Amino acid sequence: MSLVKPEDWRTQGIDGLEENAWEALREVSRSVCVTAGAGAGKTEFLAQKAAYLLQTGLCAEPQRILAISFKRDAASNLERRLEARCPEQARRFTSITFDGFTKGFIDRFRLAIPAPFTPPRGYRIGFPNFRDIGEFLTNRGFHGLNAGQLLDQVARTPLPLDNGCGEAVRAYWKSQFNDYDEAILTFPMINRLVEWVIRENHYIRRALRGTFSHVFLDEFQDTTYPQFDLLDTAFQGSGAVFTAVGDRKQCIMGWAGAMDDSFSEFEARLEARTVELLSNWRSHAGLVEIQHAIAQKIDPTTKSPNAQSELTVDGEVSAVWMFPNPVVEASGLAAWFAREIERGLSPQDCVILVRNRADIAEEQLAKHFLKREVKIRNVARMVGEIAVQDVLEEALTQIVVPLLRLGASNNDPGSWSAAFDALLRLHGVSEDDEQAQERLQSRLQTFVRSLRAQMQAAPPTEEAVAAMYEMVLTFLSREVLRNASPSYRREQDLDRVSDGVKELLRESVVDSTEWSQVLDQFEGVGQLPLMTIHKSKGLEFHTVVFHGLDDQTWWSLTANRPEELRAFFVAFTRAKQRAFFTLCHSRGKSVSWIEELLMAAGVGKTQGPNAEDHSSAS
DNA sequence: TCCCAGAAGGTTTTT
DNA sequence: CCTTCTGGGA
Repeated sequence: MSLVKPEDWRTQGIDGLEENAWEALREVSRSVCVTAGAGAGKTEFLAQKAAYLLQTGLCAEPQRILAISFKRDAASNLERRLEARCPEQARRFTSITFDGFTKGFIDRFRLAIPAPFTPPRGYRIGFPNFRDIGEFLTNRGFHGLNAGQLLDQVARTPLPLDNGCGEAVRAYWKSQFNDYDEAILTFPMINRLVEWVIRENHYIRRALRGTFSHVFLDEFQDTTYPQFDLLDTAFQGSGAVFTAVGDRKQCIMGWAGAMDDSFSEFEARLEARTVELLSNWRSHAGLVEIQHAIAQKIDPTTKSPNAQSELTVDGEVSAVWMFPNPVVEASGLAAWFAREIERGLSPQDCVILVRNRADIAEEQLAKHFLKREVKIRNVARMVGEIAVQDVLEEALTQIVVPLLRLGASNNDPGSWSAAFDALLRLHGVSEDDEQAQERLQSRLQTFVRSLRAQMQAAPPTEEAVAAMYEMVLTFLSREVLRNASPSYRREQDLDRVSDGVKELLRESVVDSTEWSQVLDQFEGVGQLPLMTIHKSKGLEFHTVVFHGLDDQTWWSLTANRPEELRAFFVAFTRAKQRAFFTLCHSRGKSVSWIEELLMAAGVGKTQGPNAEDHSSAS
């Protein structure tokens, strides 16, 4: 494979970068912290820098780039971009979530962890709830310590819990490991276990350092203390070059243990150079101006970004919509979306955002939207033990869906190549092994033929979809799936995902008369996503409607809670074209300081769209 | 034992 | 914002 000279390298798949981004991209001898506001193209920058390092050989074979994100969709988004920008080198790019990385580590090196901390093969992942921990503290007589403080101490105490460590922390670890076969580990615990192994086991540490010469961190303002320690132990002094991107104004994970000022900590520890990006590629100038007013409230020194995107809609781009009560609100919103969809807007490009309790909003809105034939997709809804949103990001889904699509249609070249590529990866067949490729191709042909026959013979029912799924799974082989993907290494992890896929497929049969409709339902084609602000972080939508900007629904949005204002900023900055906020008089009052901020930025407070009148408020 | 004032907690993620 | 808990005083 031929390498490109650094000075000849050009951006891949996009027109270009802003000047500062080039600076940060060409800095290869030392670590860089890239700070940039919403829509500055931080993820795209990482994809471009990865392509640059790989295609020029600055990151040379067999070394790899480790890209760590905090959210699953961010990790797969980055991976997809790299595959599109630089397919020939993408396999040297590992894009993974922090928790996925540490869990995979435990699953591989479990036995390298000394007793009594060796996780049993069947350990489970636990999500601590404060009530249980409060009970634990009372039962064990640990007074003067609440659940949050204990979890914080557990997260911050390195293994092996030596003399300086608090008794409560020791007792907590012991209780989590108490019934040895049933050990329940939380992610901070897993993080500590991994940090310990890397610190103590120089063989593993050397292997890790030898594998990754470059480390990328997406949204690094969300880094927690144990995560920071882990990166430090793993790479400090190894010569690995870090590229971290993030935005102080989008720190909304403090409650989950994110560091107070990860920015300065990283800058100092990595001796990094800081570069600031100044463009906004997401939103048009009108929205960017309002965003900047909010940004200045968060940080008065914020520089005004350059809007690079065009306004493409008529009418208002931002407003607070008032409704007398939740029913008028729900039917008004439903009617508004129905009209917009009729005019050509794709529901999938929009979002309804809430601060919390997406299930309650779903219950209030869904039936009114269904009357207008708009289906709301609550992406946080659980199917089995996995969220709808996560089902679609799974490697299993990405091979099952194209196979089922091939069964559902007679000619679908896109699905064919997706399925074939996934199969090649699954079986580890290399690009130049033509014989193996041909064998796989004919296996695929045979299978698709028989799947197609089965699907044509049976209309989509719950039983039929279960049978087709079973056929696909048998063709792929659980054994092969588990060997090919580190995250499916343990049977229970594959089962958890597989059960979720099966359940979502089963649900997707409702209202479908054709197999292709089942798959569209499954993937959310034509549905309007509903999610929390936290889930929306890192995503973008044509039109954003925030549901519930009142002092009851968002009770925590007060002037003395900066993290809530940042959450508001995150919500607002998801919008490419339009951002609306709803307010219900029967539900609560307007949050006055936010209202003043918006009014000063030129956002008006108007009567919300009406269920009947076609002319109002658009 | 009852009453009342003031404090504290709740929501949001991660395989 | 609203609900629940806590502690002091009668």
